[in-house]
Amino acid sequence: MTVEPRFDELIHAPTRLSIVSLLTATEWAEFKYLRDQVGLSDSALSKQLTTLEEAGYVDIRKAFIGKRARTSVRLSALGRQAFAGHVAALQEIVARSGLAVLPDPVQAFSD
Amino acid sequence: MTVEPRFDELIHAPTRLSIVSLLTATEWAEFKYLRDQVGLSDSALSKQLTTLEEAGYVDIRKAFIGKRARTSVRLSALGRQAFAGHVAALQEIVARSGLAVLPDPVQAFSD
DNA sequence: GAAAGCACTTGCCGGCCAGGAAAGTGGAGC
DNA sequence: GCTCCACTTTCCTGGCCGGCAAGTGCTTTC
Repeated sequence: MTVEPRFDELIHAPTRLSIVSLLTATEWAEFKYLRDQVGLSDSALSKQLTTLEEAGYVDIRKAFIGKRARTSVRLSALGRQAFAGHVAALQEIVARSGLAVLPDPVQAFSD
Repeated sequence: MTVEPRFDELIHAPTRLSIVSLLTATEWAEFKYLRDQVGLSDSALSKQLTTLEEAGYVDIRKAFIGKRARTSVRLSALGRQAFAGHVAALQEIVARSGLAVLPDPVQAFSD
């Protein structure tokens, strides 16, 4: 499966980039966990999640653990696709620059 | 030479990312050329270049071609380093996500 | 040699977005 | 009924970004 490169402004923004990349690594992630990982206030995270949800990039689940409400989030298929597309776009940019995108890059720089 | 990953907000912003990545591929680039490539107005580009220069990421040369002033820009050593560091930071983010950064990624996704 | 042109630069906006504080909401617990 | 919890929404502020328009310095043209 090939991912078509597509630079995604929504994902590119630093905070959302970190949220999304966190979500790629997990299944359902809890609100508080995310909040602490990205270092946002409740309100700020809530708004970012709403934005991502409106874009269809995340699924939000409100479950009751015991009797306490817990909100969890995961990337939707669309969200994963968008992230992969964005990464591909970044790779193109980097490739154009001549900087290798490999674990151990061969430096092409000299001055 | 290993590049230490360092997420660089200044470089991350989409317009500057495209400016910087263009510059990685060239030596001296001309003002008009950059302006057309990134699709900015003179003033917007001028301001971005000033920002990059103040950060020490670019060198700006005002030369006279014949008798006409021409401004050219190139990445400074610091700029290249910052770009490489930023790319490394992005790689870390991507690596954490389980998405391979290789030309033909092995998909780790399933639902 | 005054006026116009070129190649930017600077000043002055308006618009957008992001984040925090605080107030609001809805169920649980007492 | 009041409070707590777990968010959500509202309100506000501050920052950045881009375009337009005016300015600058030098050159060319009439």
